Amino acid sequence: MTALKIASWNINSVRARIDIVERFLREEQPDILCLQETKVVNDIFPGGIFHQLGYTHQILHGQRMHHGVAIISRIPIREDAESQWRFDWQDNGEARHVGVQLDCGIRLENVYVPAGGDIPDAELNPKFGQKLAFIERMTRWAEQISQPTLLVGDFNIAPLECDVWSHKQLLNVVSHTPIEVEALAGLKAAHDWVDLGRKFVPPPERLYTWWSYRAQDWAASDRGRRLDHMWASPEVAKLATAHKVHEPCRGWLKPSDHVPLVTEFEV
DNA sequence: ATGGTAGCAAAGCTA
Repeated sequence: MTALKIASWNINSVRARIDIVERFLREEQPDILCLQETKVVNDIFPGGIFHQLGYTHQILHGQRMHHGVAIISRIPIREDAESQWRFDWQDNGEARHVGVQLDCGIRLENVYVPAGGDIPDAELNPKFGQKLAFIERMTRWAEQISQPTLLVGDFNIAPLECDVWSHKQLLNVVSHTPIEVEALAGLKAAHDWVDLGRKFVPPPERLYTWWSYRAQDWAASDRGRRLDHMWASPEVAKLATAHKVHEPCRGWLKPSDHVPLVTEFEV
């Protein structure tokens, strides 16, 4: 048995955030870091800094301006047939997924689900329909999974009442609407996924991973939501030994509005 | 009831 530590973080621009990513890697020492919203094309991804820190394996899927995902690792990670490992679940070319194979036999999938716009109505707001379609395509994919898998990333949905600061006030706010929660439940059932956040921090305990930039004092108002998740195949979930949400990162200089999730495994 | 902030990249889009 060897220890394996995997982190996931919506970084909201890896270039603007390079100092705090470096601090996080030095302090937390994950073996693998999955990033979402890197906001950079592959050519100018700041890979040299990560390489110096020992993260010599880097699988990038970036694009200009928005979105973008990456997996950086200090242990080997492998891509197989490239198209197989970069799903386009929105069918519009946006860079929102990258997946790799680990030597221990686990498949690691890093996803950035679209936010879905402001209006929770697919007729009035096409982005909301695209978000639901994305989850639907993920569900079809999940039904066919044949390997032990860890699915991590920014799902942009907070499913439980204790995943948001006010269930009542967010019922009609995109990220916590019943239609999104139902779609996410369908995805969860499609592979019998284990929600590692709630395995380690059971309801009704408060658990958030995101706080808006628009609050005057994010910590004082604490109007958070749990938008980021780590879901494991049942056999992978059994290997998990610890899990945490790094809330202090929200208070670091020039923070992301999301904080990192970290899970430790014995594989 | 509204607007509040942030990054990219060069005005508005996405979040």
